[in-house]
Amino acid sequence: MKFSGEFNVSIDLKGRISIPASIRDELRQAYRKESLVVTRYKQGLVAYPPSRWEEICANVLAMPPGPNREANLRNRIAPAKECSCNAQGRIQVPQSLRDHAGLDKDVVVIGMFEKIEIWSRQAHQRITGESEALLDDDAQGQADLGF
Amino acid sequence: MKFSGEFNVSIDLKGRISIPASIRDELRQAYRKESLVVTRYKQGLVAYPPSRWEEICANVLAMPPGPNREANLRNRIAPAKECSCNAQGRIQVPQSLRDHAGLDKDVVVIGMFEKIEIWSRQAHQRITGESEALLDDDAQGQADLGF
DNA sequence: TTCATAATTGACACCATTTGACACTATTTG
DNA sequence: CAAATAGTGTCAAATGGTGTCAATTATGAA
Repeated sequence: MKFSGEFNVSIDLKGRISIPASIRDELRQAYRKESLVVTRYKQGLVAYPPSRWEEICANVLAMPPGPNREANLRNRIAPAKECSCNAQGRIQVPQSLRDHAGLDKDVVVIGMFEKIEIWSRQAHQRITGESEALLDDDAQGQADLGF
Repeated sequence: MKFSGEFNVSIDLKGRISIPASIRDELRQAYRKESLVVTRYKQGLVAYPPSRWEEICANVLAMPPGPNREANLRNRIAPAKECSCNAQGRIQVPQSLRDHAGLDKDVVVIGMFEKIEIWSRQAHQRITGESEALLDDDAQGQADLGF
């Protein structure tokens, strides 16, 4: 099984994010480690199991020098931090990442198969709104998919 | 382990930049010296452990005479200054370098494996904004990397 | 539905790190 | 030389992070 589900969770007063039990179960069973590598992604954050992150890291480091490699290093690889779940199932995310995503109290955690996304409630509403508009404008595509 | 992480730090009223404890730990453990050679880099600054800087220096000095060697000497080697961390973990960066990077109060320090980048908050936002656009426009490339 | 159990959240004490401040010294400038 | 500016050392306050406990909320079984 892969990560799935959308969860409204909260951040405690020291910046720790609760990770839903179902996601922690998946981490433990499929990846043997209750920890996540968290990094920037658009106006929010993404998180990967550490073993998966290693692969991504290796792929980026193997890229030929150039602006694309630079961009991945600066925006994704460098800011990444491995965060372990504590006894309450919370992870401490670095302040610079919380600032980037505008996280303060109400947070949305989304299981997206191979990865996990983390958004502020506001940013989440904004992006789901935009995504919805995209789908509305493509009725044919939606029908083709079977929706 | 290599340098990593993105940190929002501040400059004191005499121009000293706080270096995050995790970066100082890495300097101490892997390089045996809590000091950094800082120099110009694009619209910001880069810093290397002194031992690493020696190697770079030697490489540049070994270049055949020509505009490229001149440029490296003028823009990178010459302005470089070794800065040691003081008791509070701050480094004093020369004024000419601070001016070059437009550093005044809010600064971003980024661990980038072998090197450390230092940007003003504004310059950093500009750079990451541009980089993010580059990544967004190449969804296929990002997917191929495993993101 | 009701109870038992698990999950999530809020809170606090403690420790580490970062920051602002100030006095003092050195260096530069007129 | 004297004044202004820049840099150094140090202290103490403020902020941020960790571990832990307990209250609250959600979930599932009888």
